[in-house]
Amino acid sequence: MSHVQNIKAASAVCYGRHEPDTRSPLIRKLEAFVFLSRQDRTALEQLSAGARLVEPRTDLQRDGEMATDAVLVLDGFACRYKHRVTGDRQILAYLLPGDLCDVDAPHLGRMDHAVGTLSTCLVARISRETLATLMAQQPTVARALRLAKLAEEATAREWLVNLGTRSAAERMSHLFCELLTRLEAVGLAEDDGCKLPITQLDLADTLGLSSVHVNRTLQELRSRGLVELRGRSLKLRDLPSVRALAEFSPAYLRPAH
Amino acid sequence: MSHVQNIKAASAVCYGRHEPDTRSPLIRKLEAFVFLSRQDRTALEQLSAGARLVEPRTDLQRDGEMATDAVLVLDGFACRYKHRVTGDRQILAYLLPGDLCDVDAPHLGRMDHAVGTLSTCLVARISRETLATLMAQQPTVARALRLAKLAEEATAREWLVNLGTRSAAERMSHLFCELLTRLEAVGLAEDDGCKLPITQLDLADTLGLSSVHVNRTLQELRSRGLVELRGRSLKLRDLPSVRALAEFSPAYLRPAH
DNA sequence: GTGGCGAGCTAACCTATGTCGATACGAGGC
DNA sequence: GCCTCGTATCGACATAGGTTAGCTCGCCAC
Repeated sequence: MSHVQNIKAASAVCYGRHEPDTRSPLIRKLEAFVFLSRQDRTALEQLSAGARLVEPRTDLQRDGEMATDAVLVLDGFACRYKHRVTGDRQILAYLLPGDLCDVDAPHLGRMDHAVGTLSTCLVARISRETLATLMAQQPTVARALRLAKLAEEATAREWLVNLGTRSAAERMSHLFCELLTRLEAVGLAEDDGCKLPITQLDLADTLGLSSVHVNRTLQELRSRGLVELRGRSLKLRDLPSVRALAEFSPAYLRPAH
Repeated sequence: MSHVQNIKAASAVCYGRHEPDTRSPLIRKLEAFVFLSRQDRTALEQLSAGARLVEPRTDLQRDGEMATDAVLVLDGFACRYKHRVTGDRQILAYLLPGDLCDVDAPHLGRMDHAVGTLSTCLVARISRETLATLMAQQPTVARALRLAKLAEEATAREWLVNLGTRSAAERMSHLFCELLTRLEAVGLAEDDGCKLPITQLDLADTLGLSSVHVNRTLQELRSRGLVELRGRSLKLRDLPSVRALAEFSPAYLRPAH
């Protein structure tokens, strides 16, 4: 089965067949922040038009180039990242289905980091004109996007705490809790588990660890009965314990609540 | 000499006596981004009214509370930080003279981190009404503040790279380069040196290291002839080498340039 | 089928950094 | 001038995590 088919199957599961909720992930996400009118939703639906499948490990915005338009992820995992001249990579943020990134690209000059896919992704590019019109005509949507941005900033702060103060197992648990919570919000998680279409090397570059140590830590969490990661699917076997280990509290993902 | 007198003396040195440039640090900072009209500058000057001296290690905004107004630092070092339940502290960002923080406090609900002084600081609190009026009446200032915010976000990304991928010596060098560059922009650095009114423990909590290791690293940098930190003043003895070690490039501090 | 390749996994060894405990030093309070 | 307390500093030791080098397995191309 090809990547493309994989993705289509996954989407089918998420958006329609088993799930009565047919809202797009972007709308689901924003409706966690604000109440959207029918027009708001219609306007948002239109952003998905022209979405395209993108191969894994493909840049969506290159470091150092002008940011032209915003990127909307509809399926798959993407990330912001930076490369050091040594070749090291640090992942700065995950872009999950429903995430609309670089809303204020227009202000921006050159990108100070890159954006790229981790897995195969379904993404739509939104021109700055489209975005400007949307923000002007649907103030509620504009407000929701601002709140989403605040959540992104709060997440960056959590990551700083993660990298600066937590042990490997704690860091990893925290990341898993965060991803699970965010995916739940867009209907892509159930039963304390979700798809995690990324490699251990990606995890390493997220957590500031070596891939060997990511592996070790994963085994440790598994043997403690906390977390299982097999194939590309993640399951938190003992959510309360994982949360406690990570000192995870989801409040930062819901600003102004 | 008391703290208060120390600060007053420092301010005198910076703003007037030896320096022909009498602009406030906020105006200096923003003028690096945009051209300010006379009215813009007058409006900004008024923000400093009612500034007060605050003791070191005093919270300006507490974690978990509603953010009421914005905080403008006129002198001294403050920071954003978070405490873990273990007691560990992670410093998330430095607030230097000229920094106006939480411009969009109004959107915010509860703070997800705290803001506090590191040294004695001269700070002004700006109510959200004052801020709203300013942003509405001086669009150029509003634009400059948005750019400053972008720089803050870019800085957070750099810090993630720092904590995630760099060694102790590299991290510390990077931080020093950043602080020097930012202080230069507001006229508080000269000759590759500046005041650094913080303890090694503060540095440790910034860099995700133990204070013992901060000390060791400092010695190493000193013995290599790169950096000297004595008393509360920092000197980069060999700026090119320090920059190279840190892979520091100041571009991220000047978005849209 | 075979070969190649990326990802996961393991083991052995190494080192950067943390921890603990003691000492030294400098500034402010009395 | 002495005491105290927060810092800075130092040495000895412990350990989390890095590095290197394999080996395996599943998937895809040919």
